[in-house]
Amino acid sequence: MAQKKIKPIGTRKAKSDIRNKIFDFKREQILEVSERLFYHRGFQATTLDIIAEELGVTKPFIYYHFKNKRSILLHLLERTMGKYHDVFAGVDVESGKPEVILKDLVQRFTLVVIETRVSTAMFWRDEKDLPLDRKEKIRDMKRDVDNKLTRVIERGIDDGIFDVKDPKMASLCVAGMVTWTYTWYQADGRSTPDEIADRMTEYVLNMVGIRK
Amino acid sequence: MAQKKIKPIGTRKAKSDIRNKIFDFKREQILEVSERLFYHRGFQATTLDIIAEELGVTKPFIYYHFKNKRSILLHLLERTMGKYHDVFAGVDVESGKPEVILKDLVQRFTLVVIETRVSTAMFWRDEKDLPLDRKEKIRDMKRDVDNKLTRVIERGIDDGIFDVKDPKMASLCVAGMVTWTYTWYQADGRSTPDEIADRMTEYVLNMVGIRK
DNA sequence: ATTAAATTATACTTTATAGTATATTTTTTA
DNA sequence: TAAAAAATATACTATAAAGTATAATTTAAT
Repeated sequence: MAQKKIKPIGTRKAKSDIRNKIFDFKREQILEVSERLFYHRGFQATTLDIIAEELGVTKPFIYYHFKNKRSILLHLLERTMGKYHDVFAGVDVESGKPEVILKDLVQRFTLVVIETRVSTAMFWRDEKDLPLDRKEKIRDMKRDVDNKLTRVIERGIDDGIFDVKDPKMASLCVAGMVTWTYTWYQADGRSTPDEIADRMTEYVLNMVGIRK
Repeated sequence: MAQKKIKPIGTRKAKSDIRNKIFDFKREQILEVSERLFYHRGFQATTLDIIAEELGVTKPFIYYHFKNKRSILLHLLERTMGKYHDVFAGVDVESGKPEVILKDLVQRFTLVVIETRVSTAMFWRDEKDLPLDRKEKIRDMKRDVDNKLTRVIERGIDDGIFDVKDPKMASLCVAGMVTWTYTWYQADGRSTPDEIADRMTEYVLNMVGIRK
C-alpha cells in the first residue's frame, strides 16, 4: 500500500471558522512553548517529550499539528524573517536625506531585534539545523540588511554629511552592535526598547562621523 | 569492586620527554579536529564517531585521551578564555589617557576575537552545553570586559575627552560590534586583522564622540 | 629476549529520543 | 441519536550515538 494517511497539516479546508481558530491557536501554543524551550536549551537538546510535557499533552498531539520537530523551528524562523522583511522592505535607501534614512533603519532594526530577540538568538545558534535553502534565505536577508546600511552610508559620504572610512565594514559594525542587543536586552532593565533604539541611533550617527 | 581503572588523562608522570610530547600532540590533534567540527556542525550534532573518523582513529582512542565529549569542549573554551584573560588582564583602565586605553582595549579585543573566532562562536552557541560553573566563568569574563570598557569611557567623559551618553550601554555596543567580527571575518578577505582592528578603533572613538 | 605497561581497536551495551501504528475519545454531521 | 470524522492518547519501533569491556598490538623496561 503506497497510500499514506494525509494529515491536516498546514492549509486546511475552510469548514467552521471557530474550529480553524482553535486549530491555529493550538499550533500557536506549540510554537510559543517550543520557542521558549529552543531558546533556553537549544534546538537539539529540546526533545519533543519535553515540549509535550510543557504543554500538558502527548507527543502525537504535536505530530498532528506539525510534520516534525524541524518544521516547528522552520515556522518560528520563517515568521521572524517575515518581521525583519516587513521592517526593511519599506525603507528606500536611494532617496531622502541619508542621516534620516540611517536613523530610521537603525531605529527599526533595533526594535525588531528586541522584539524578536528569542528567535533572533536562534538565527545565530540553530541556523545549522535548517535545510540548506532556508539557510540561504537567512543569509540573503542578512546581506540585504548590510547592503542597505552600506548604501545609505555611502550616500552620506558622497553628500559630505558622513565622514567614515570603509562603509562596508562600518555597516557590519552597525549590524553587529544592533544585533548584539539580543544578548543583553532585559525586559525588566532600566531602559525601554524605544530608549535603547534612540541611543543606538545616536551612537551610530556618531560612528559614521555625522557633521553636526 | 569499587576500584576503577585510572586512565592517564590530564596530568601524567614525567617519564620520557618525547612520549609526553607525543601524548600532548595527540590531544592537540583531537582538540583541533573537534574545534573545527563543533564549529561547523555544532556541539550536539558532532558525534565522537565523526571526530574519530576525521582523525583516522576509533572512538576509544579519543576516550583514552579525554574523559568524555563534554571535556573536549571544556578544554577548547578554557583555552580561549585564557587568551581573553591574557589580553585584558594586562590593561589598567584606571590610569593613563582614556582615549589611549580605549584604543588599546578595542585593538586587543578585536585581534583576540579574530584569532579565536571559531571558539568565540562556540561561546555564544554551545555555552548551554557547559556545566554551570563554567557558564558562570564565561559570564564573569564577559562582565569583566564590559566593566573595563565602561570604566574607561566614564573616565573619558569625566576628563571631557569623550562625549557620549550612557557609558554602560555604549560599552555593550562596543563589545557587540567587536565580537560580531567573528561572524563576518574572512581569512581570505580584503582586510588583515590589523587593518580591521585599526578601523574598529576609529569607529569606536567616533562613537564615544572623541574631541578631535 | 621476555615481561610489563601503555596504547589502540573490535565489538558490544545502554540510553535517549524522533517518529509511528493503533486504539480511544471527542466532536461534528446527517 | 447514530454514523462519520477529527482529535488525542497509549504503547510501541527504530535508530543514532555516548560510552565501555575486553582483546590485540605496540612500546618501553629489565
